[in-house]
Parts: sequence; C-alpha cells; structure tokens
Amino acid sequence: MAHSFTLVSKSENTKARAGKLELLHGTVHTPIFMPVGTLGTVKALSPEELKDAGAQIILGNTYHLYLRPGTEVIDLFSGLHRFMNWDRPILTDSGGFQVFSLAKLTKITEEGANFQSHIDGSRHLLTPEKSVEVQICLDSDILMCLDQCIPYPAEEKQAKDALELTTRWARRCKKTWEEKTGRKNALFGIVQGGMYENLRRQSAEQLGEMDFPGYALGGLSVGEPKEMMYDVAEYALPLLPDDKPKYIMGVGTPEDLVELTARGADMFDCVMPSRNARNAQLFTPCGTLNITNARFRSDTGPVDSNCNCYTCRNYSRAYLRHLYLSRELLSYRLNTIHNIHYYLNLMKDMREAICAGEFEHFRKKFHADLKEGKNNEH
RNA sequence: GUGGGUGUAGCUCAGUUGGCAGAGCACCAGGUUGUGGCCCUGGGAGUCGUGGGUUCAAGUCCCAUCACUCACC
Repeated sequence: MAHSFTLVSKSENTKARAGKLELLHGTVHTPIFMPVGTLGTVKALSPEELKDAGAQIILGNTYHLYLRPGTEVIDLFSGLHRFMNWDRPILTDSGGFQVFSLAKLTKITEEGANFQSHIDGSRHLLTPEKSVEVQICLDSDILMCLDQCIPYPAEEKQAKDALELTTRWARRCKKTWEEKTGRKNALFGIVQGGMYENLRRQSAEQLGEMDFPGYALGGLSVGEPKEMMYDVAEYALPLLPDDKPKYIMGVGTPEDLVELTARGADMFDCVMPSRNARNAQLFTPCGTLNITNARFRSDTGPVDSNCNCYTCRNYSRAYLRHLYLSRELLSYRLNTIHNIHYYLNLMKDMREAICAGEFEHFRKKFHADLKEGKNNEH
C-alpha cells in the first residue's frame, strides 16, 4: 500500500500523539497543520515559500478546481501536483462543505448535491462518485469522502439524517476509490452528527466498519461555542481507531490547535492564518496583533523578535503597516509567510514536545505566554 | 468689468415648508475557523467660507464681503 500511519510517541497525561503518515508524495509528521490552497495555490505564496515556512502537506478544493479550471485542464498535467508545481502531499476536500457554505440553491438528494455555481450560476450535480473521480483526477494523496455538513444549531433529526446520508455516501465513495485507484491514494471518512454525542458515536461506528485509511471530524467550527467544539472533540476523537490519523476539519485558532492536539487530533486545516494575513492580523506567541494599529507606525522591530521567518528576519512592523495601508501586494505575501510559518512552527514545537514527553509543560507555557501577552498588549 | 454657479467632517457630497449636523470613502479600534484579496461591528471627527440682520429658533431667509469657478466683454 502506498500509504500508512505509524504512531511515534504518545503524551502520558493527555491524548496528544506524534505520528508518521506515509503518502504517495512523501511523509507527513503529525500533528500537522495543512495550509489551505483552495484554488491550487496557497494565496500569495509560491511553493518555495511554502516549503521555507515548513509546509509538509497542503489542502486543495474539489469544488473550486472542478468549477475552474476543470478536470480537462488538470488532466493535461496528470494531476494537481504538476499543475501547481507542488511535489509534496496534497489533501483535497470533497466539496461537501463548499456546497454547504458557498453554493446557492443547493438541493441535497440521495443521489448527491445539486448546486448552483457561485462563479457563473451554472447547475451541477456532485455525487459521491463524481467527487472521488475529480479527486482522483487531481491525484490527491488524501481524498475526502463527500459529506453533508449541517449548520449550527441543528435539530437532532436533521443531524441524524445528514450523518446517515453521509454514511451511505461514504460507501459509494469507497467503492469508487477502490475500483479506480486500487487504494493507491488514501481516502478518509468524515464523521458527522452535529453536537450530539450519540450521533457522533453512530457515525464513527458506521464509518469505522468501512476501515478507511484515516478519519475526520466534520461539521465543527460552524458557529458553535468554542467549549462545545472542544467537548465534541473530547468525546468523538476516542471513537475513531487509534491506529489511523484523526483530522479535524476547518480548525482553528492557535489555541484550538493546542487544545485539540491535547485531545488526540493529528491533522488540521484552516483558512485563518492565510486569510487573516491578508486582513492585517498577525499571529505571535503573545496573541494576535493588528498591523494597521497606529502604535506600529514608527515601530522598527519585527512582528515577533523570536520568530525566524523570512518576514521577521527582514522587515519591521512599521514597514508591514505601511505596506498594508498602501494595499501593496507584498503586504499579502510577507504577512502570509509569517502566519503560515507561525502555525507550522507551533505544530513542530508540539510534535517535539510530545516526542520529548513534555507536551503538558508545553501546553501550560503556551497558555501562560498567551495570557501574559494579552495583559501586556505587546 | 458684467452675469451665473459653488463654498457643510481629511476627501466627495446630501441636508425637505426654518426645528438636535448627515452619508460614502478615509482614519481609529474590534471581529474573522474544510477561503470570493472579502465581509461584519463599533468609534472619533465639522466656528456649515466670513461678518451682520430677520426670527422663540438660521446650514436653510435677507444684506454685505471673501475665495474658487464658468460664460460674456
């Protein structure tokens, strides 16, 4: 098999774990954060800059790439890797969440998701088979099953119906994946069930029987309170097989990454570091800072004096503020380099702490630094 | 020189029969969780060109004046 997951180390008093995920295009050391490259690019960054920031694997989107440029174009390059010049692993989202969050006039049926494109209004039917076929065309290292994501709050009946449909769709995804790839690429199942423990259990059991190479928790970070998200992760992550990678989709803040790693999550993705970089918010161990703040006007120091990213090694807060206020393109690039570096470095620190048996200490220090930073307001 | 137009927030401009001074942008401060380089929330900010007059009350009506601008001499 072209993919495997090996546990390397486990934290003693938390559920945090470090692992090694072998994939078609290389090895990923977990816990890991995957920068989001929706349209075949992590916005503002070249693949070289991504690698410099420490990216081991990135995320692409079936929904977006299917609509534009379309599979005919990707086929010319035998997949997304060569199209975008990225030779490390890629995970692709199935399109389920995008149909939920972006498309208009969506109609979910047993067959699939009938939706209207957010680009040109054209209608499309995304079936589980179609989603997997597109992801095979992209030659993703990790394919995700098509799932139905529901809003928060949702009635139990709605959550139950959605998870059961997600299970039936997962069977169809698995069948297509086995027939068309011979299990060469990895396919992950997605646990749904809203904020209901019994439903999460039902979903995890049904998907667990299908023996996927990995599992994800979907339907989180859709507007629920933070504590609720932690609670769901707390009871749902142990429901997933421990010998498989566990991925929490669409999460989160640096604090979320630490807290969810402590609860046993191995993989994350989130638009936050890249989108917020383009919106002037920069991450540091002492909390976020808004580079537009007037107090940085004459600040000759770097964003974070302990950060060794390209941006912090070469540019001042005053310059980054100026670039942002001037709407200069370099602003997006330098800010994104820093935020992605910060996120990936945080994951690396956690990994090393787990392997050194010091994760609890790391976690305490992380929260203390954050609290102190907020008190000092940088 | 003659006739007309315009002067209100940093900018562009609304402002009703005279009744608490407004908007957009900009600026300032928050937010942003499987991405539309967006979007959302809040805030500070004005001697209404200037000086008189009428009126209980004037950005608004009257007189004078200044600046800018257009047309014609």
